Amino acid sequence: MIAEVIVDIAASETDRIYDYLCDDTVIVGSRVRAPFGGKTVPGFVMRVKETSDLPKQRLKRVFPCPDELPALNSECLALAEKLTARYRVPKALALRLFLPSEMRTGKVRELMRNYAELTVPVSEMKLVKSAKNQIGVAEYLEKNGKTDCAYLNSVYPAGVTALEKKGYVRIFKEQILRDPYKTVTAERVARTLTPDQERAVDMINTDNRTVQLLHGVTGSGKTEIYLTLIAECLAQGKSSIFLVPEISLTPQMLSQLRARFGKNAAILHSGLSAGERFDEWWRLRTGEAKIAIGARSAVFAPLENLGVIIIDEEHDSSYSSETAPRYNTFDVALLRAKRNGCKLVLGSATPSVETYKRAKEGEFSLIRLEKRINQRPLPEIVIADMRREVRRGNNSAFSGALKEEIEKCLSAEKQAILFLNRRGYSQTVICKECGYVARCEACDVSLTYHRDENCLKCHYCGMKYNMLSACPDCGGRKLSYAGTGTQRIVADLQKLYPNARILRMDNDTTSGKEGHYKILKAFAEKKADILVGTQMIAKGHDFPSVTLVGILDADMSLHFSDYRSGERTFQLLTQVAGRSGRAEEKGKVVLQTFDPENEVLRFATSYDYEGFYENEVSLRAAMAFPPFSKIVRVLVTGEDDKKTIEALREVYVALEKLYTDHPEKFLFFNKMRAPIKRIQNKFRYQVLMRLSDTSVLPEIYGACAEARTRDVLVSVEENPANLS
DNA sequence: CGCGCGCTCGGG
DNA sequence: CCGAGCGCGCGA
Repeated sequence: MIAEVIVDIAASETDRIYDYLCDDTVIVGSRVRAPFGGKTVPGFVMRVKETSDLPKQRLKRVFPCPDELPALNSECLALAEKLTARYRVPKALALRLFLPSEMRTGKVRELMRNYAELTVPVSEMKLVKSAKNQIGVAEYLEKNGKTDCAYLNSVYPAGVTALEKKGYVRIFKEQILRDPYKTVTAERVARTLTPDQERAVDMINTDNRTVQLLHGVTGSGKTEIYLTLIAECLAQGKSSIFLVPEISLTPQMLSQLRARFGKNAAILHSGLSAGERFDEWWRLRTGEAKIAIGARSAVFAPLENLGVIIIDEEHDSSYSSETAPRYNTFDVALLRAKRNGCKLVLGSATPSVETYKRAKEGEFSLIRLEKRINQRPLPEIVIADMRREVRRGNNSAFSGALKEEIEKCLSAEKQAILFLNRRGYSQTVICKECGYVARCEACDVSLTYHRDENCLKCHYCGMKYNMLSACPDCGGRKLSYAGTGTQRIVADLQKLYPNARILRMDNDTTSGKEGHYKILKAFAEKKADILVGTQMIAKGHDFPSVTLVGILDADMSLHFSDYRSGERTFQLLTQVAGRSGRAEEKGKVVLQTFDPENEVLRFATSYDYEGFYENEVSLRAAMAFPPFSKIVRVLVTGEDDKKTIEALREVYVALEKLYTDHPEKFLFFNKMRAPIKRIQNKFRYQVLMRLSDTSVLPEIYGACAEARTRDVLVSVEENPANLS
């Protein structure tokens, strides 16, 4: 027999079918090891056939991998095919998405454990009375059946081996599955659905459209709807995929799922150890677990017979992949949903403009949950006009209104969260004499001062530099710190409130596997009064005694030169505001801005999503921005400036031809340096396009695949989340 | 005249 | 991607 094999090498040059000899037991989708160019590489069997076009003596033989099941089922193969066509990536790269990385590297294997069981009843054993451990083991085994040797040895040292020597017990190896979160225990709370929730479940089940958008304010009980849908699928023997933006930030979601579905739920995310991830994946592949929970990569979970796919916080930017293949989670989920004939449920309190538009136009079903489950009002948001503060001579980061609220909060022994989306102490260090700004040597950005480590850090490549004592240009000693970061907020707060206990949560304080969790846990246990943090505190944590949220600089994301800055600001503010007043106490939000008349901020303060959407969508229509067009960026990066420009030229020529051939499909077309000209020593250039008609996309991907070389990367981004 | 590195090519 | 094969540049 002949196997058509894709070798697992991520290069376009080797991205084709190679024929190998194989025996007739080889299955399509299974992994093999293939002799290739002097060494043996992993590969995947795409098809098997009787004959090859090549003479037999030129064929080599593959070694099958002894997996119980082929690693890839037919749906994976079909999906990989579509992804390679859509994103023009090598097949090997697309296939890799479906496997845990542990399976490819082969470093992790099944975990085997020694078990013991009796071969002879205790009554027939001849044991001396003093052999307490042997008797203990024998009695334990008779009572409990096969048992882990490690346990027996810990209680009755050496008992098992002695019994084995006598032939009374048999020791054998068996695979055990590692169980992440076995320590996570939560009482299963029997909850009945509210009428609104029941109606939503009903609508999802009866509507015949594939995509269902669940638009519900914070606390309207979307999670319970998801869990009900998953439970219904499970009852019908169907499987489910449940996607969340950042699973490491939502341990309480995991415990809920574990409590409700036990071993039927498998968790896939980067926080697991390699072995755990492998085992969780394997439980899904064998069908032992039927529910996959995880971040975007879990959309590739090896499940068959899907009953529902859920994407929670649909608007979250983490659903677009940052590395090749830059797939969009929604697109992949939709392909799978259609193939399995199941529903794709999107949930959000602040849906993306694109999704909401499609729902309003009837392409997706739109289900609204307007009431909060506990009937509690959303926290009141008050705007603090920072221009007035400056006029009054207050140049600190805190408005009078915010200080007043913090004091109230502290004296009432409640908790406060202050949000500032910038880490470090100060954004930049500037010489007051000559205007010199400290910059990274490898990137074209200014360095951020970190006071706790007394160093300058580059937030793009992570490089650390010693703090300057004088200006390297003019020798001046007057250095000023411009642009406040979280570290400075903590320092200033501590000065204002010497007795307050303050915690900081940002990229610098959350190192390690459980970094996030530790800080959140400390705060939840009221070991601090104020939590200062970046973006990452905005996600769905539940702190009942938080009654105040301060948004220190609401303008920061607003004035980004990006068509989505309004949308992102609205989403962020709504999310942050939702952290306040989760329990009985009414919450308050102070939003500080230099632009209090701004429409986006106005809509956010009144929780008016509909108003925000109408305003935003008419702006986008007027400007012909997405969803009324598609922005495509071709990014060309390389360490060698000359070679990078050469590749840019090549791709530009090809794209320009496309543009002159179909000018009506382009709203904008130009090449330029990227806003950040260099990151990690790589020069960056781009071709920016705005398309009114996406039929030229395949050609764009094609041109980029052509222009790619050994040392120049050419990537395509569709509606990129950031344009740095 | 020798090998050292840089580019090109092929791998079943 | 990675190694083999080969071409041209410098050093005793």
